[in-house]
Amino acid sequence: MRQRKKPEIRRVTVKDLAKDLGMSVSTISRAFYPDAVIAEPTRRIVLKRAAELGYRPNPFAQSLITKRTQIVGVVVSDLTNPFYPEVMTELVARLQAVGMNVMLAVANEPEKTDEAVELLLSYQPDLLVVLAVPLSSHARDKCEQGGAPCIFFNRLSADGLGFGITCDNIIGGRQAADFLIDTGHRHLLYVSAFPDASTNAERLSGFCKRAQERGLARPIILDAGFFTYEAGYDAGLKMAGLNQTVDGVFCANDIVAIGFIEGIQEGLGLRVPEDLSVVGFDDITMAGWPSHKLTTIPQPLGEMMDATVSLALELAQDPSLATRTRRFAPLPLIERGTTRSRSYATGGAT
Amino acid sequence: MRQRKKPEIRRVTVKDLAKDLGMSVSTISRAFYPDAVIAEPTRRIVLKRAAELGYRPNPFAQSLITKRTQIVGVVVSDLTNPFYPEVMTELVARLQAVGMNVMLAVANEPEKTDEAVELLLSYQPDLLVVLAVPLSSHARDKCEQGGAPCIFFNRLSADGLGFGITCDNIIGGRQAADFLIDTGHRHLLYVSAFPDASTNAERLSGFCKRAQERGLARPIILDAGFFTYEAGYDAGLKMAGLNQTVDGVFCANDIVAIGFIEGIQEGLGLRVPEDLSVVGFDDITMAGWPSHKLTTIPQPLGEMMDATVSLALELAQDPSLATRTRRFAPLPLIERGTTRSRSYATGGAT
DNA sequence: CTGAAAGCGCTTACAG
DNA sequence: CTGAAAGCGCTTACAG
Repeated sequence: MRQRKKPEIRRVTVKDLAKDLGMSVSTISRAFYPDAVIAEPTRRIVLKRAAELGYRPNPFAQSLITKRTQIVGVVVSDLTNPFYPEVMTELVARLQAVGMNVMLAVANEPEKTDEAVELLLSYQPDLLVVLAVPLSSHARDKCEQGGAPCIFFNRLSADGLGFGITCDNIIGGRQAADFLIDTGHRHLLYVSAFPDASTNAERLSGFCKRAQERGLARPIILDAGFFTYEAGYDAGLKMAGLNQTVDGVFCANDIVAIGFIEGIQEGLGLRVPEDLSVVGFDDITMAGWPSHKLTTIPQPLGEMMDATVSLALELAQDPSLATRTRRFAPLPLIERGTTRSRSYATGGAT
Repeated sequence: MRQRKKPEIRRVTVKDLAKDLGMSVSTISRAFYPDAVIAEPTRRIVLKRAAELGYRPNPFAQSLITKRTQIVGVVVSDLTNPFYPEVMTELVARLQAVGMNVMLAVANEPEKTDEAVELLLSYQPDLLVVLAVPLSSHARDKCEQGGAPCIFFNRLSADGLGFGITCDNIIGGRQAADFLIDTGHRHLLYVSAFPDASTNAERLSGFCKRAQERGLARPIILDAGFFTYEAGYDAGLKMAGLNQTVDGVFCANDIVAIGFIEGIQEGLGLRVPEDLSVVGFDDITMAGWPSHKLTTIPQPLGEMMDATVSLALELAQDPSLATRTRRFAPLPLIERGTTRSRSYATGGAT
């Protein structure tokens, strides 16, 4: 039977290092702060010996005094939409790279969000990043009170407060409309996801407005209700009940589009793109797989993450920053296999 | 311009509560420890007032003394394999439910693993859960030294040390072989992923051994190298160079299987299951989608997570627990659309 | 530029 | 059962 050693691990502390070096603890401490007043040679000696002894300042003791924790709380709901794992890993990696640590809270069920936030808040994160969760305004208040500003990523908070980093989804919706119309589609439909999400609302309105601007009827709206494969699939099935021609579909996002396509294929025997074209949004990895070949509009994720990280850094310095939201234009549509040009007799179709 | 209030947020502390209640800080503190010696009525009063004032013990100050942090560090690599987001959300949710907090470290590149672990360790997590990352033995040692036992989830550490929670992949490999053989397949192939992963090695060996036990030739092994869609896809392409008949394929996991199938379909024009059957492993959500209809062997995730959480709880109590690894039998194979029965002339095939 | 001292918000022997 | 005191590992005015 394998036995682990007694875990009597004594971490090296400032005191140990001070004694070892014959200096005061104050000096040791200062060596770790670039702005502190300390002789350069002294600092070098301390840092060198610290590395040798494996000393690292205890972050708990530090934050007890500094009131800064270097912790960013990340709140996510279920990661069913592949967009989020992709974003999360990348975002966390970047945050780590600038020395911030991520405390994760999963709000599986909407009612648990408040609880998850509460838990996070007890660790006094310098800030919160909210991913794919509609935060109740109650929870928002708690954060403010807890001194932790919230950054909403890829979604604006319902009340428009807080910091927001998002893609310009209105432009996105317009792009989708323009592409479909340019390629000859005349009977448009929007598959709507979570109605309260700003992403959904904006894509919808951009799409519909643009279609009308260009002389088409207002697109039909089919309600999927959520940003999931299943919701898209069921929406596809609901196409059967529609008594109107549709030749071009824009879905709230990729995973909905993928579900939608499979729904109409399996349930209704429709073919994509032969019978109708479908455009998604996000450009998740699997959109490019041969099994999906989804035409879609990519989010400018690189820019969005850069903005998030630098905002995080700013906020860690100065939590009293005035709230602001930044929008980035989506990237140009990528044409794959779920769309194709159509032509109607002159005069348009009916 | 919206202006946020000066963030002069003073959290309620023991002292405040003590003064408010006319008690000593010791008493306040004790109220929060079920085992502490304190009069029940006193405790109730304290807890009630604490709730009213929104007091929560500061976890940093607490762990400075108790040396317990209630933090579990979770190390993941990229979450490209959809299996992991699914596991992670669920696991984190369960950990939260028992009062543990998750600090996340992403080790995007293998070389960054040590760094990620180091970062995590500075927060003195009670334990680490390692997901999908081959931890260097150096990093393992660091954890031991840091007093943080490691639980390897769905993977054993290379040296067999540490705590392990995994599916019995040898049995899994045998199940795959039995199914394929029972349905008439005679020319088997295994698509191998990351060679150093215990999951891969065990599935391979169970599969091959069982095939041989039942009188077949040793399955061919095709090297995909990684647990990714792309690796599977490329492996599929490599089938072109194979000068041997293959009728039944077992892939290291679902995402490899999905990539493999698309590779042979797109690149070689082979049809599944008409030309050959493919079996995966994990039963990720998309395996059930109409686009994939993947026959696969599900992992007993519920059991595995239960075991992880209860082990975590034990370890939080007593970090000196003797190391152990638990294996759970996979669930029965789910037959979907990527496999079908074959029959050969009596006497077997060549 | 460096050190001694106070204090961050807690817990826990130690008395009573 | 309760309180006063020491101390966890740090940082930061304050002197010098």
